[in-house]
Amino acid sequence: MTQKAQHKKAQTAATQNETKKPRKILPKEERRQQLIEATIRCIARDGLGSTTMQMVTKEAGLSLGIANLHFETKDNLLKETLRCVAEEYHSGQIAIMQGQENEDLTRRLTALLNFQLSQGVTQRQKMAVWFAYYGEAGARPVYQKIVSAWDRAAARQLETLFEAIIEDGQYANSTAAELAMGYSALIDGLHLALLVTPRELTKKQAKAIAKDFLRRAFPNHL
Amino acid sequence: MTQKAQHKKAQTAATQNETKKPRKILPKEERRQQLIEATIRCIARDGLGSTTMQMVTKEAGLSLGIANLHFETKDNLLKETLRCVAEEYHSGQIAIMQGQENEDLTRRLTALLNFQLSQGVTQRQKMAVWFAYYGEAGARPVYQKIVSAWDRAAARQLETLFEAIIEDGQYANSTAAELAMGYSALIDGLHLALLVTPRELTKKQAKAIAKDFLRRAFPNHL
DNA sequence: AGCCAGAATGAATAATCATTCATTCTTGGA
DNA sequence: TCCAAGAATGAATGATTATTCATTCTGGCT
Repeated sequence: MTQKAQHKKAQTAATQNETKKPRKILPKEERRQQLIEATIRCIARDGLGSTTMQMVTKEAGLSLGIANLHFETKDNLLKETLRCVAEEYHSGQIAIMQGQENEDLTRRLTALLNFQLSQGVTQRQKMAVWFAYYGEAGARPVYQKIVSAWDRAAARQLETLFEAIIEDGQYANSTAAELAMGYSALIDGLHLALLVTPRELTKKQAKAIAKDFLRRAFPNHL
Repeated sequence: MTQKAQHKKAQTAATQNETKKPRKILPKEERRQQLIEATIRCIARDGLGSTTMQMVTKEAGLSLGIANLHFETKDNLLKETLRCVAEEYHSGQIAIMQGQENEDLTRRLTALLNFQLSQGVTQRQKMAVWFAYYGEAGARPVYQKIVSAWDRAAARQLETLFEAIIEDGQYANSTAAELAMGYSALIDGLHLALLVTPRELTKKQAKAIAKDFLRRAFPNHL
């Protein structure tokens, strides 16, 4: 009872009947991705504010120290998680808009819309992370910087696409810049509604609403 | 130097040349409002996640214990702050939509738009609080509950208004429900853009974009 | 088989924060 | 003028958390 050598053995035996842990060693990049995905789940479930290192590492099925090993600090892990989600969304958009496939303007437009409201983009986890960071963006310039580079690029591409459509269809009501801002804002707002009040809006309805916007703007193309 | 009795006096004297504090006593309601406003400023400046009681009470120029005296817990203070901002926005909308003034549908519509993008609503502080809570809404049902009651009421009013306009103008393209959802999403998205990328969008442009949306939907009314 | 570079662990540390409450101060009314 | 009710204070408390690092373990290499 008072002998120290036996103490450790006793503890080990006690925990063994609960769970065993065959420690695995993996390449750095794999662990990083694993931790980022755990972080996304934690943020979606518990919010950015109350996500702790303990929760993230437990969610990943790893030990507490692992996050600091691969990301140095919690702040870094959060930044990288945002970067991961932002890149996925924005690079997907850009790929559609400047890809060689879909030469047809209408086809390109609908491909963009379908991507922006696709299952992959509109799953709760992703949108929750997205808006969690937006909520802190005002106070954390780092977050803004991560998103803004991609964001500006996508906005410019969209404006270019709209310009081409306007010229092609001889639409004269609004500028490409205004329409692009409006469309982007509409998509963001629909994402927010899908996240916060999913009962009031299905993904199918969201698509119909966005398509409606485009049809009114470019009636000859849709 | 090592005498303890003098230690406290020395500290007191040291702080006195900084600032003096004539303690004031005010009615409960006034203090509550004061604390809520300080909370709004803190959330806008530092984010919801890193807003502490110390920051809020210092921002209000009061002592640490005061918040627990008037709000019991930090959670309560945050809930009341959200309720305050949400009520201001939603009750403003509802007042316009069901008010006796502005019998004219077009006038009512533009009044709503002007309110939703007014200086009061679109000031950084308010929008920052708004989206900070949205960011946590997925994880905190309490926040959703606070907003959703008001939100549903406003959505229903808007739908009713749109129905009247559709009937009045014999528009047959879309349903009132879809248009209302789309318009609401657009306004939310514009608020987000004004908050996150104010360089890319002025309030005047935002108004023009929203008006454009309505003009396309209800051409005979605008 | 045996070794060791470095991946993984988690108890310990130090810092921060919400909350408490004994004490001080204010003010309206006697 | 003086007092008591209760508003306000802020040092102390206890809980939580990010981060560290001594130690353990793994798997590829000789």
